[in-house]
Amino acid sequence: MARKKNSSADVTGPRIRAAALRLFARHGYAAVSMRQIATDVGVQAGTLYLYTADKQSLLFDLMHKHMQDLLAELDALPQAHNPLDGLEQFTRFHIRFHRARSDAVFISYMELRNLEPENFERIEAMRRQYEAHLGSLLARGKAERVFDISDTKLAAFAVIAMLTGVNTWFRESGRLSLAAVEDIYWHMVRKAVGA
Amino acid sequence: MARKKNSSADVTGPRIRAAALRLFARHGYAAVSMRQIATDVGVQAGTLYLYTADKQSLLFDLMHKHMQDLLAELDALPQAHNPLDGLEQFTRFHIRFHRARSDAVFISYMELRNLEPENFERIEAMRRQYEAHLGSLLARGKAERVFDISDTKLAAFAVIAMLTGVNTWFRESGRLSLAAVEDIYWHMVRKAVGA
DNA sequence: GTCTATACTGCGATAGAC
DNA sequence: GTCTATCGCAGTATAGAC
Repeated sequence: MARKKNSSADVTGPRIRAAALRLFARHGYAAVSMRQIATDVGVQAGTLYLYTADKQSLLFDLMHKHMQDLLAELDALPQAHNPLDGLEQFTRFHIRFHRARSDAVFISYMELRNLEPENFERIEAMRRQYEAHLGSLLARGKAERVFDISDTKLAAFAVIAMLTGVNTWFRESGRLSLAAVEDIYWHMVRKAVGA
Repeated sequence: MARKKNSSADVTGPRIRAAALRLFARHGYAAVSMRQIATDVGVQAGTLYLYTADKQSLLFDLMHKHMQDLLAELDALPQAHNPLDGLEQFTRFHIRFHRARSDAVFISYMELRNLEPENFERIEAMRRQYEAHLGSLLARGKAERVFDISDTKLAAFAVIAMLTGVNTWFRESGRLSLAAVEDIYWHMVRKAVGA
């Protein structure tokens, strides 16, 4: 008989990470206890330690996977034919990606200070890599005189901060669709870099 | 004899708030214990409760004073003659004010979720007031056709997010002075709103 | 006004039964 | 693979001496 397989072993790990992600985002890493995570998943506290070395590893793994996904999806974008198309693609990608993973984004920005130094450095390096991608895009456009930018690094910071800010106010039920928001922000970004 | 007055009673309260501000900003509200704050000030833990009802009040008082100062200094700015001047004034004010109080800014953005609902609502109302000030400035410029903005609210969010972002990377010892950063950001803001 | 001492609760993590 | 039970410690807050 095809008795339903007890596959809890295969899914408990992901369920733990999903619960931790949501709880860390909602209440903050320091405010969430291992017991709360366990209760949310439906196991006892001790069981968590079969899937993670300790609480710190749980946080680091969530942030590391988020940054890996971000860089992988950025790399997977089709090659743009010119800096202006590339910037539009980046703008829309950033808004969509960050919106779809608001919990992970929130954690990755807010809980940096709760990472041990070595873990912090690894995450920061990945973030710098993301910023550098936009930076080189802007530099190329500046060299080709399609962008009017005085400082490439600052322009990259400004664009990223502006786009990430969408997550602080956007609601699915709000006045504007995400597609409409993308359009409006793209026009602001485009003008900001003088294109 | 003019023996030095033991004025500890007058300064202990402010010293507690200063220590809490720095520690909350550095490690997060949930991660900081009352014992740590007391140690930092140089008193015993019990003494803190002579100056604050509880830990939550300490956090709320810090955030509330920050927002009060922000709105008061915004109100104290000289009247601008036109929307463009007003926007430049706002841009430079926002960067300077936020830079000078990076700890309070950090707390006021990051620890909102640790406020009890009633306290949260009071702080949020003050933030909306600040955003509304910029919003009406942008709306005036749009009506006078000196700004090219498709959505006033989104433009206000975008400008504030962009400017607040300076705090995440600016260092006194860095490549650029704060005055230079102000100039660069003002040019980006100006272009972004189509002025 | 500050101290010492402590009540009470909850924490992260581990040991060993099943 | 998950449970129960527990260790050792730290948390907020309070009581009462000085």
